[in-house]
Amino acid sequence: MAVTIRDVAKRLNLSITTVSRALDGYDDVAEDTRERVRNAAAQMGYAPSHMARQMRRQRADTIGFAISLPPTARDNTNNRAFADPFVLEFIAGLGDEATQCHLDLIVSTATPGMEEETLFRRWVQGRRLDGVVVNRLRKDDWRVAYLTQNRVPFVASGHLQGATFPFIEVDGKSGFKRMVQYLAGKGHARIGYIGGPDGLRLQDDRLAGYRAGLRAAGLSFNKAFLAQGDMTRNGGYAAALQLLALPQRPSAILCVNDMTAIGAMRAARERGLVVGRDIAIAGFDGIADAEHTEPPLTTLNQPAYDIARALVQMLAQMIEDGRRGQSHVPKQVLLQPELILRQSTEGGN
Amino acid sequence: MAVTIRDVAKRLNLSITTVSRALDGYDDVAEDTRERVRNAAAQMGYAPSHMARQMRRQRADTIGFAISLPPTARDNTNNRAFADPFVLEFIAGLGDEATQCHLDLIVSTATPGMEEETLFRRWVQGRRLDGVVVNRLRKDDWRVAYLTQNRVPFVASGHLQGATFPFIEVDGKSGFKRMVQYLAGKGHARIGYIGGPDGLRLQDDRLAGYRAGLRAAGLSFNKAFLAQGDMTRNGGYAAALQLLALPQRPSAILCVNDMTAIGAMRAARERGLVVGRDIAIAGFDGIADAEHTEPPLTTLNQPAYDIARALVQMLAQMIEDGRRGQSHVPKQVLLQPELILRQSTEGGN
DNA sequence: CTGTTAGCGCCTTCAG
DNA sequence: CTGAAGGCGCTAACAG
Repeated sequence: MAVTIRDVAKRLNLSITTVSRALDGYDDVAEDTRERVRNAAAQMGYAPSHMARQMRRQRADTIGFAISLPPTARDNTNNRAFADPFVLEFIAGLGDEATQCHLDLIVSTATPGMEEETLFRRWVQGRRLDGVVVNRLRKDDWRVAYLTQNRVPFVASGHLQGATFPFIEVDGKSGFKRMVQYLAGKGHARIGYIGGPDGLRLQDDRLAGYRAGLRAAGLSFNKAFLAQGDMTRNGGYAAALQLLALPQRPSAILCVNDMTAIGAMRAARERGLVVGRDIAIAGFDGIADAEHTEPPLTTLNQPAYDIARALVQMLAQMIEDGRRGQSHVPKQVLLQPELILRQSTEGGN
Repeated sequence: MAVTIRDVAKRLNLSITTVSRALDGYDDVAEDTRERVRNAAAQMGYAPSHMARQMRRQRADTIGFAISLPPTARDNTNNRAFADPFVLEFIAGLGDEATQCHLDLIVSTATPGMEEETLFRRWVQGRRLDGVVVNRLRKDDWRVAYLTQNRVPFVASGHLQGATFPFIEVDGKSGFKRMVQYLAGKGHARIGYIGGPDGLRLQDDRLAGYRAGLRAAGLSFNKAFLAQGDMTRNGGYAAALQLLALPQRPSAILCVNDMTAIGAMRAARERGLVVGRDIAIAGFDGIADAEHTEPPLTTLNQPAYDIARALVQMLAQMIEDGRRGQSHVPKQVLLQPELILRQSTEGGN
């Protein structure tokens, strides 16, 4: 058995209360008592039990991240959500800021055979969590409904119509509109689009941006130039092959995210096309890998790491307000993605 | 306040004991009582508090993963350990298997300003953890000493001389030896090596494999062909530039891992070399990205995901044995990495 | 300045 | 088959 506060108290002939307060830095403890306690604790290797403390304080000091996984994005052997560097960078941001706020981060990994939802419910109901970060919102997202109903504080990366919760959204519509206009300006008239799964909010958003861009450039929308991936490399690859097989293939392809674009580049290469000369390809996210592809990928950058950190701060504030019974004013932020031009969109018109 | 077992008991005029047992499936409860309890619980949205249960049972049902970070691999703004897909895949495996074993996984992210070690100690001392998975062992690893001393069960990815703990090791030495022999067989006489940070066990191992390979192929070891990276893309890039600037540059470069190799490929391209024709480059890990580089990367594959799952199982067993006071026989596994030949090592002799 | 008291929510003897 | 009692390790009122 590990050493408890009682052991320390006994050793010093003090009450456990005094030990507790000495260690927690209360000022109603004699300085030399505090010293003795500190020394004894250090020497005996005592550290307060996190569980007991949480229990007493009725807080978990833990937040959760519920990744949304499109079903096709996972196979039986591996959890592919983790394979997206964008998500990864996001998680790194969450973890870093959580640590700084003295919170733990639990990441939901829905394993094969265990529903994401089951797991999530268990967390919430078991009060393992003080709050949740949600990403990739779906159009009608059960997570939002569930969390709202159970009064669990949460913040979102992305937003929904009429959202009353805090969120940070990167403006995919405006981003892709600008991207299309840029490509049109370079002389592209046949611009294709590879999207993501249907239920996703961001899919609607980015697709709308694509169409708005076409309109703004005076280009007509061609349904045949639309393909659907699943936001993974392989999905992008398959979708691109489809577009490239058209009798009149697009001269430029926009992809819903960078992973899709990387898959699409591969498809183009296999068809004997040189990306950035015979065809233009662009993505969205600004993952580090996009710099290292051959050729480097044009993309819309969103600061995943910083967004994640900001979200955790917002969540921490929300939790704090909730504890004090204060009402929380949700902070809602809309960011513009930064257009990063690289060689993948050099030629191809 | 969330609904507790007392609320349920009160509602049904039962004791909390009975409710507890009914829900936990004990057989000394009348069937219809059980039914009533179940219904009430479901209706009231009761789920046992995880914290309280843990407290009572004196177990955290949580395992930790302590990533080892070479100092140069992190900068002030971002946690780069997460940027390595190999680590990622490993984490995915840990998470999946942990969930399956009804364990939570906490991943140590040492934030800027907070020492990895501090964090780690807090976990262990606060008994947040029932066990730990350790990776990238250092030659004289304080984590191993610390965990052993505190009697915290742990398993390692990789091993140390005379290890008494369970581990799974991928044989880097034999792997790189085979790789060098393969390259020598293709006519390469000037083979360079980009390693990782010095303190790492795997660095010794893989470097030894490189040297053994040279010996076996009758090639002499040339210190100038050795460069040091930090297992990141940027580290590989810088180290490769150095090797390529030599008056007699190597015709082939082995890299301690795939990320390093990807950086090296970039350096080669920038120097006007076509990888797979003017120069051969190979890595180690078998990350998914290695398939998608241009050209695809030759590498030694290690099944990160499966290793991680197996490690969690071993750890769970170890924890279980410990609870029962049984002695645990450490399982120690040595795997051979699989040589995957791709176009990055096609020519260049 | 220090100690006593009273739980946080649950599970597990031990008695009925 | 069910209930009462005790306590996991800690902290926060409230008394001295």
